[in-house]
Amino acid sequence: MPEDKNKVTIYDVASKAGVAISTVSRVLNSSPDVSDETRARVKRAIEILNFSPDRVARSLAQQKVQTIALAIPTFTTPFHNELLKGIRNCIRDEDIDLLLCDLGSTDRHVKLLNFLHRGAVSGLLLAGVKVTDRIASELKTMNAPVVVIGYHHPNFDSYSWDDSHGAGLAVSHLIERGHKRIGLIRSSSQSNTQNERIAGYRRALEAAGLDFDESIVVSGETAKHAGYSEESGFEAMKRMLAISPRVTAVFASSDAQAIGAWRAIREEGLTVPNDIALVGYDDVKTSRFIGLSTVDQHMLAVGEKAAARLMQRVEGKMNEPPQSFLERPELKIRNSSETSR
Amino acid sequence: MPEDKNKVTIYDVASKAGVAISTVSRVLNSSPDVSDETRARVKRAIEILNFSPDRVARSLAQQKVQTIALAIPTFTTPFHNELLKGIRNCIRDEDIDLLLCDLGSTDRHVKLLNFLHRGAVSGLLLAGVKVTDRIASELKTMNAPVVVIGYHHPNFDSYSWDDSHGAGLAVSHLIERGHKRIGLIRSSSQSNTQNERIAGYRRALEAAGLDFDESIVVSGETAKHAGYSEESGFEAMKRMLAISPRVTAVFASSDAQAIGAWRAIREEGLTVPNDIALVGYDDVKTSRFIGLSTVDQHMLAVGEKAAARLMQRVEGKMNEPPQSFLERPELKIRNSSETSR
DNA sequence: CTGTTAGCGCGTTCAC
DNA sequence: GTGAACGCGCTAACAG
Repeated sequence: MPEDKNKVTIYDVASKAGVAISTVSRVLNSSPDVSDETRARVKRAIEILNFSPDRVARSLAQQKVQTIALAIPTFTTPFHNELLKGIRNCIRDEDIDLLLCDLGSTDRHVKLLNFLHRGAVSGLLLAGVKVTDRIASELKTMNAPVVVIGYHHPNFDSYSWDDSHGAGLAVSHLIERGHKRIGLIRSSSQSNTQNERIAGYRRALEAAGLDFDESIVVSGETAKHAGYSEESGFEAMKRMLAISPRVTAVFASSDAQAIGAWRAIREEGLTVPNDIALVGYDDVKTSRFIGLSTVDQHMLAVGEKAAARLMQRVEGKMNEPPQSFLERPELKIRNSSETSR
Repeated sequence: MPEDKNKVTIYDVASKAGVAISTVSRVLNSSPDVSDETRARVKRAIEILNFSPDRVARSLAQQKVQTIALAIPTFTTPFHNELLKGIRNCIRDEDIDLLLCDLGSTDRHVKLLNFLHRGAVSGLLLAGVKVTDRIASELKTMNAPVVVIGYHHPNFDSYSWDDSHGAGLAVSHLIERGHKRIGLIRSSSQSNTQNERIAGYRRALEAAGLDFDESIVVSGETAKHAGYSEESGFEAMKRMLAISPRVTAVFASSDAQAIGAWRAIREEGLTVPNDIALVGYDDVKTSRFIGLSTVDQHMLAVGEKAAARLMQRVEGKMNEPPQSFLERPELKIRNSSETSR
């Protein structure tokens, strides 16, 4: 193990500057109660010795750490990446570190609980995890502010998005373009998110006087990523085409699904968007290549806002009751002609 | 600020269990020198009080933290994402946290130095940053193990990749497919990486008896990302086509550049890969959509290896002198007919 | 096996 | 304005 030899402490600085450690501490924390001359001397000593306060010791003494954490099931999708970027933007100029807690796709509750138990952060951003009662209570005992992302909970600040609205946008767009039979690729599992999207889809159809046809609401078998995966999208699209070749447009519930669907469509000798228009959820980097309109969730903005709010809480500059913010996705139309019928 | 009231400490546990704090500490650290009966009593007390040791205090006492950091200019590209995934894989089951230090695209040295100065990690993965003497010396004084990724330095373990070899693979592949005039899109700035790639490109050409024609080695003007950006690729490709319309294949130095080049090619009414075959560096998610072979650097594997080595160092299980590992990129051919002439 | 005690490096009263 | 002493929560010898 790396043995810390001759580590320079405030004592060294103090003796070098000919003052007491408390004085050093004062200049460290830029207290006004130090004469300019003394301050200068201390600063020079610090400079010379190349001293910098031990973060751990400081944290212990102050009883607070300069670290916030992001706990998230996975950070490898463009989706979560944007979130990260937003958070980074928010803390980039503060003297704050970001701890990444990868919850993993399995036993995420266990991992989260472990992480919380270690408790070495002054604030937590919890993204993509449903806040169960169990978690909520554990979150409270850790007595540090928490901002939840992607889910709702009355006890915490939260930023989530209106999936129903997003799905509605996508479907309405397709309807406006003249499509009558619009399929939906869903996740294989039940979830609030998924239910909301289906609700939005259904509402948009019905508002336009179109039938809601359950036979073209399909999901893939592949369980990976709860059915939001590319494979799943591929399977779902294949199935949909087999069931109902008359589908002219499809709304996919995730970027990955959309990509999978695109592959399936191509494999059948059809093209996107000429034969089948496709709209995907989430911001898809590849969308421009495959002629895909997307429902964009502005995760970067969400990350920024959530982190900003957390910082406020951490700094005690905010004591409002917990609040829920519902972000509205927007439709990003690559090329309107591309989705026209 | 979140005031820690009635925080439960080992003292509470000790008195509750009727033992001394050292005994509690022992069971906390699973020392064998505790009778089963006492251990059980203590554990129960811990359970009841829902106690968990303060990480900060523990770190102070042990003089070591359970945290490693990844310092990186940006973590928002698929490239760095893979790296992150690899690191995550390595530490996921350890009781170790990962601190993310975003160096930003500007003044990254300052940021890194600041971060190091805060010094609250037991190990550092430094990726995508050239290790200058200044940094090297700062790195040493922080007396924690460091593994450098993407660059070389005699004083540190490092994982980098053979860019010359990678470029050679790409170009040789194109040559084998019958291409005679193969352009290169380079970065606008000089760098080891870039020089290596040009060297590999040149060597492959010359080995095949083809001329090295400097007029089709171009870069964009756009300075963003040192010229590795999409815009830059776009500009470079436009320029190349203007200069030498006879180019039938192009090797781009980054994924972004390749995408930009693809756009430029399309805009000229040409297609990839029919009119112009394209090979890009880095694993490109979009490659399959735009018919692009890629030189793949296996960043996931690099991340895993680097993190594993760092952990070994941190745990003191490894005292070998610093070693440099040179990874060999591989060519990922999407469809060999696609790049044929 | 268990309890006592001295730090870890710094912040923070208090007297001076 | 400055300095000595104590405390943060825990670990690590050293006694017993």
